[in-house]
Amino acid sequence: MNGSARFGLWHVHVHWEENMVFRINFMRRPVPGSVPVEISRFLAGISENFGDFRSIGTTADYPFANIYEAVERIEYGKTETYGEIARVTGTHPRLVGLALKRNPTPLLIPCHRIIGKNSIGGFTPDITIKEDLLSLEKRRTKKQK
DNA sequence: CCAGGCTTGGAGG
DNA sequence: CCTCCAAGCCTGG
Repeated sequence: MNGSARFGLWHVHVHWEENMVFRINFMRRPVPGSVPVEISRFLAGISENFGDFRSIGTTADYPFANIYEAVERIEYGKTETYGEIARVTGTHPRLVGLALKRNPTPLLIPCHRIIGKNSIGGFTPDITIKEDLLSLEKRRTKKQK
């Protein structure tokens, strides 16, 4: 299945089958079709998780699966550094950056929660998406308590 | 094969 | 405060 949902100036393209999500991309234009309600609710700041949906990125043989698993464990509204992810996965911060750039499913694998020690770090295709996702989570987390 | 990537910590000025 | 650099390792060219 394919579809897209609006997120600010961007359109989140989702490609999935059953409960397995193969690809999530941020594009400037929409495509026909919608996305799973779990994803649109997350983008709207209504929910904090994706129910039974799984990312292809954390299947055993996928490149960087161990890094993606570590990233997946970061809680909603929290952040971690590239260095810390490198430490727990026994690799190098720079390799973490490489893995995140190749993240097949942003959101499900919350690479936006990884920031640099001295800067926000990067985000492909546009850093403003990362900023918007982080402020969305911060806003909702604050509202919770 | 080889350069370069969403980094980091340390050395040196 | 600043710049410079090595370490780490996977992948596209």
